[in-house]
Amino acid sequence: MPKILTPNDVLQFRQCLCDLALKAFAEQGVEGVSLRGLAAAAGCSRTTPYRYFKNKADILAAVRQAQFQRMADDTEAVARRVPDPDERLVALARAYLSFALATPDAYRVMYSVAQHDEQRYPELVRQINRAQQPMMTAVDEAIENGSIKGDPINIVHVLWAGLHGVISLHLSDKLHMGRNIDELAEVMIRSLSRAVASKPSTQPATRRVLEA
Amino acid sequence: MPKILTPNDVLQFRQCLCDLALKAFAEQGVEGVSLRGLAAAAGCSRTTPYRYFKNKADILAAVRQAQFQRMADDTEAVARRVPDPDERLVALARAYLSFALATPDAYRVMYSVAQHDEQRYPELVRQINRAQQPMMTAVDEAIENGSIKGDPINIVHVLWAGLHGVISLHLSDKLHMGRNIDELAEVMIRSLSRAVASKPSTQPATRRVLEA
DNA sequence: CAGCGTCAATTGACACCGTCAATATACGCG
DNA sequence: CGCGTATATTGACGGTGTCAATTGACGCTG
Repeated sequence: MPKILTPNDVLQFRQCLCDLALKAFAEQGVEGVSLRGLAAAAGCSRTTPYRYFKNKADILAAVRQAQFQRMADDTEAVARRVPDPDERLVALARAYLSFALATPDAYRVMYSVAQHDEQRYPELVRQINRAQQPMMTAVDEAIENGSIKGDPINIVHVLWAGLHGVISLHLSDKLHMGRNIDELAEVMIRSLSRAVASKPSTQPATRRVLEA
Repeated sequence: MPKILTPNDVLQFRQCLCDLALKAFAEQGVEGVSLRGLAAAAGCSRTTPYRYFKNKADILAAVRQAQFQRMADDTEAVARRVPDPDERLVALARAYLSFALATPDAYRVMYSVAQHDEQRYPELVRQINRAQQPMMTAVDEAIENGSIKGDPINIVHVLWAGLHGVISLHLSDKLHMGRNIDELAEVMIRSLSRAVASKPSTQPATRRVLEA
């Protein structure tokens, strides 16, 4: 234990605690993540985490921020990779779904942990906004493109809500099991894409999917 | 305190505790509902609730069940009131939204309280199923009607997920404030209705709404 | 090199919490 | 009246978040 903590040490221990917290959350839910448990898992004493986080809510916020940051990195990478706005919109939607299905506990801690004073964590809200920025600009460009039409914020919200609804119900086992979540999400994506399209799509995709 | 509790007494006290629990949840979130607190609010001793509920999870399940039951009553009433399947579908969607906006804390306790062993409360799952049954039969009838086309379960899930997504994001303040949630939900409803329609709707509603 | 100051870590303590066992209480019935 | 039983209360245990007080270790200064 060096006397003075380098900023690197601080970040390292914070991230260690965040990782342990996410693991505990994944295994036992939000009730199962306790400061004392984290401290024990980290091999330190009970109150040592208080040097690195103000309180428990602070840790949860850090965990959620890290996951939103990871999602933002993902979506920005997709945005960089796909130049065409229309294709990019669908690619972003699929990436969103992939993120949730690949790391469901991350998605859960991001969206289903009630953090009433979320606004008091500016870095967290920054990452939240960053995560949805690529979709925002894709919609803007697609509107400029003339391929979709309407209020951009409304469109982003509807697309986002549609995806979130499918994922959220799926992750809380509200959809009758045995159902293919990918198919459902695909139906949602195509339905909403079609709804915001300014011209009828070249192929009658929606009807085909719904008949499947 | 009579020696023998009539079933009426039991139900009455159970409901009293459930009401207090919902109030505590509304005011302080799920962390703020404690058996000891409920007992104090009810004017009894700490362990008296254990005569009426097995444990804390049992109380939460009862609260959620009561709210799902209320929602089921609402949707069944709507279903009874609107005979035409197409109109009924839209009416059910609007009723779902109204329920969530009128009693947001009820909606929160129903959907955002993680109850991993939900299946172990058969009466709870019964009410959950009952709440979505009217939409299910409306879709079935609309398909028989020929007005919509596709796999009924897929359609119900997509409609439900779309509504849930809008409401869920709204209730957790993820949508940029100042936005009109009703308008957003209306966009979602029309977009999805249009997507599952077997024929183009008579009026170009979608485009008009999105331009607003 | 000694000692001091300061930062880091630990321990103690308090007020909660869920839950069970043991106890007390009050009522109906014989 | 008194007994039995259904009901309510109290006690107790382990756990939690959080703060205050204490201990510990290291770098700098004399």
